[in-house]
Amino acid sequence: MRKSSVDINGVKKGAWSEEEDSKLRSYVLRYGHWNWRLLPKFAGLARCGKSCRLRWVNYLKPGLKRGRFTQEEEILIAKLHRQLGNKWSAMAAKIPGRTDNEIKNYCHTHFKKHSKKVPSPSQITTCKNLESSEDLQAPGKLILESSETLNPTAATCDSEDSASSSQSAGAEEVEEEAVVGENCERRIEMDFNDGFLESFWGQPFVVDTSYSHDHMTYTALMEEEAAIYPFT
DNA sequence: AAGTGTCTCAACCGCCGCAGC
DNA sequence: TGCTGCGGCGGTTGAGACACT
Repeated sequence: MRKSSVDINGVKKGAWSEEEDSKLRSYVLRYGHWNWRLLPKFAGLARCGKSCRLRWVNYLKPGLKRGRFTQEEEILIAKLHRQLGNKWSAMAAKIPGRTDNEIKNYCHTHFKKHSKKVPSPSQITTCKNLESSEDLQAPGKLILESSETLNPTAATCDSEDSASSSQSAGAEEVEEEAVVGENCERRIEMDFNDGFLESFWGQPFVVDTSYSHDHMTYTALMEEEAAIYPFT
């Protein structure tokens, strides 16, 4: 949270007070946000329009959820990120009650957390797609193989407890198995590693056109996820 | 108990696209 | 057709909370 301050134009910045929240909320609920630039003047706020808009969209708007993301939401975010890239607002539109800012923060947090495991370029490995037929024949196992041509961030698929030793791979092919745990958290971790971070780094990314955004509602997305992640 | 590192959340900044003129 | 103002978006940063040593 930033400390409140007033700039040379008398525009207040930083953390919002209860009184300011109250003023903004009551004004927008009553009159709507017909013009964000003029709104603060009419609402009696010493803020810039952008600040008011951001406060409303990210905090005061009715229907917003607070607190941590649920497992379902985390899975959905991972999936949407693979499809949409860093289009936080588009992602937020498909997750009821969540703002682009929240999703962005969440993704950045996970990116930072996972990026610590990125090996040197000579140690690049990648994850084979879990949905491949081979993997389907061996459920619960994640095969890692070396490749110098692939995105290094994909190597974060080696989870902290099992596959870090795969980083010693040189030119010759190395295969290792990382046992995938049964718990949800681990699966979510896998989901982030297997594609999420890859797309995070690889902007611009290729959108999966086999997927129809227009008709994909939150429910439908979750149903689709349930087929892939039947653990819920 | 104190110091340090990490996480989380909220807010700001700058850029871009679009509509109106 | 170019200019301007506005809203919206994504990236970044600041600071408190929390965990760890």
